[in-house]
Amino acid sequence: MTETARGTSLRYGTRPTMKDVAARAGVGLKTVSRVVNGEPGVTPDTERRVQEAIAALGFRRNDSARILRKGRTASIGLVLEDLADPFYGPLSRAVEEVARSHGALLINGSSAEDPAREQELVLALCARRVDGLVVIPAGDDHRYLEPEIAAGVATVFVDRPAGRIDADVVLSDNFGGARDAVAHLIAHGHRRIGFIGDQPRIHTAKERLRGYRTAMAAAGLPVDGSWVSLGSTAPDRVRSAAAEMLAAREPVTALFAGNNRVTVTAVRVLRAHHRPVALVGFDDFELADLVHPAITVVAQDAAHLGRTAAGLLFRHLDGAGEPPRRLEIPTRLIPRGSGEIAPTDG
Amino acid sequence: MTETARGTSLRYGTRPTMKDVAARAGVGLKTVSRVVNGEPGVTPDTERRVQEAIAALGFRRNDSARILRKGRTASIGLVLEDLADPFYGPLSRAVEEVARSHGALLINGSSAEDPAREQELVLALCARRVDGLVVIPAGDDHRYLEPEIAAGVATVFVDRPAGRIDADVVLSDNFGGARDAVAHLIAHGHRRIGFIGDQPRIHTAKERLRGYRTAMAAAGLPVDGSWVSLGSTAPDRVRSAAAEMLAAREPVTALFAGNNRVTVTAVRVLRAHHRPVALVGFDDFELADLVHPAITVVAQDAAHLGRTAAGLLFRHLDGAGEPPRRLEIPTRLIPRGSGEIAPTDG
DNA sequence: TAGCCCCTAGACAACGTTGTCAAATGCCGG
DNA sequence: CCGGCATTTGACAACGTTGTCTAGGGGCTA
Repeated sequence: MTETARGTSLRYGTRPTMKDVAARAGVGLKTVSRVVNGEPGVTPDTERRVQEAIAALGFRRNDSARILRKGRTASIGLVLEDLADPFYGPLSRAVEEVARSHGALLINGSSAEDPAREQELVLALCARRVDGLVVIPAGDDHRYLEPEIAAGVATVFVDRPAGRIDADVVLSDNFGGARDAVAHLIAHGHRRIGFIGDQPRIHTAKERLRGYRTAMAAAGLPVDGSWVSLGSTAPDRVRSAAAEMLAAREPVTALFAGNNRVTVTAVRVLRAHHRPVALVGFDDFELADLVHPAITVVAQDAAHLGRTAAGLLFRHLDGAGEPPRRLEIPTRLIPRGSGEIAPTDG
Repeated sequence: MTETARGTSLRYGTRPTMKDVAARAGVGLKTVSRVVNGEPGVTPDTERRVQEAIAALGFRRNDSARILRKGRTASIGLVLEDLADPFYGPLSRAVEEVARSHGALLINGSSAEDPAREQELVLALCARRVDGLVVIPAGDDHRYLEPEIAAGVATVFVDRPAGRIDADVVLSDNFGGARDAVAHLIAHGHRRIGFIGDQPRIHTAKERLRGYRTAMAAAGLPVDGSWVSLGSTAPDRVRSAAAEMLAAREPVTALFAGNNRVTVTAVRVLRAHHRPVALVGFDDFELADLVHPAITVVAQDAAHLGRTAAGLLFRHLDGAGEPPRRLEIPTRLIPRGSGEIAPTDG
């Protein structure tokens, strides 16, 4: 009773195929396919024989071949800045949940804020023929995606709009959130308010700055050039920017931090400062209420962003031929203490 | 000058193939393949014509077909508990970096601590023919992976060992870290120390408990049954467990928290408590030093775990036929204040 | 019992790429 | 001017799956 090596036992590095299963079960190739895919038209007895062969050989369908044949991959890609950033974890998770509920797998990659790497990743995902893409853009020119979108790759941008192409985008209300935050500080009596934000080429940074200026203007307050500092969110840069604003002859009495990394550094700086300074941060973070004083923030709902974007994506994949849309997710001001500190004039 | 629809312009949902490129460039199929893959043996003039056709058609190689033909997918899978957990973000990112440096893509999924979902995800990844897997196991029986491993899917477990199969695993020194944490509390005078940990079926929870017991025993201290509470890390459960230990007739004077979620809840509970209680947590978290008192922790290096695991994976993929190994990454006690509070006896 | 239909099952082509091999071309030396 | 060699190029099969189409067998009706 000798048998060929293939089709009877597992040889390291060689995987059984439907052909092997068919040979072992004594049926045709297509019958195995039917059983594997739960298609009708197979008698219980045949099905049992096939199932046994599958189990015995440890067969697993090769999805590459399936994808090649069917054209759909049941997978979507997510390109974001940095998975290690606490803002993106929940977003990614939310996208994954939606994908899962549609039977799709999520492939993701980090662009590290590098436009070239973003493009490289996106195109690698397209080469894998993902059905759709959720992109948190690092670059500001996405024309390289035109052939992909034309070829039917559903694409949704999140957190920042696409550059130079017309595509779906899901954003937080950065402008409104920032305006509310600064208005909140003004309502508590502040007149000299500093803003430390991210690099101005980033859309969210620009919008938040616009919100800051709008709130100040609405209250009839002037904005001194030294109160605004945009740039890297590296702790050193933020630290010196904050120090400068606080050491001026007429120092700011409140700070509005442009994102969670800035907020955290600002907390450290203010802790060491001799006079209480109010602080409102954009982005919530897990322990904001444990710090003393607890940090008042403008919270954006990362999971909501992700869910919305993925939802939009699958609506496209399910055939809705809607034109590109721009959705805005509202933000929420959460007063916790640090934003309600009264101005202390020197 | 009419041309066929395919091969001249983009029709929605139809992607050009090498055949189309070849037709447009007036060359053979294989020549296109050579150009796309940068293989030698193509004259500059031919190459230019092919490149032009590629650009004109917006051609992108179909990696599904390539994978089917070549057998290798240049992608690895990562299955973890929850991407939204701050511990896993950096781990995932580290794995991705290593994958990237080897030219591989990372596909990941969250198991949500559900063994069935873990298996489902892992097998889906195997069906995609990932070259390797990094798994943070939720279940405790991984025999379902045997055919895959036999078929050559390199597999490395992280954070917790595999169940019932022999496979590579990269762990933190949970036992040693916990022992050190508790010894630290004992050194500061504590004799009644509570331990609140994760569900006992989880390997890390067991190891940390073992470390706790070992440190207590080494100091000749008894352990009252009411001082140990294992179970869900949901805030409610942790809150009531802590409350019970603190309300006893002889209350604990220090708490050792079994992971970051427990620590955070413990901080909230202790903040509301009338008497200072020392606290050491397993897992560092970003703002541990901003809380007052700053939280003393046993830090595990998630990125280091990820890098090590991925490194091991690629060593296997690059052909090293080493037997399964078990690597332990040391932990580090970081005293910040909360763990140095002296016992206050009631 | 013939005729029909339904149900199960398998043969075959196709998906888009790459490896193999052979043909065609051009160049060299004799 | 011819044989031989190197270089460029293309025809063809194969990867493992699924869609289509057809064959065969069994049961039903007339």
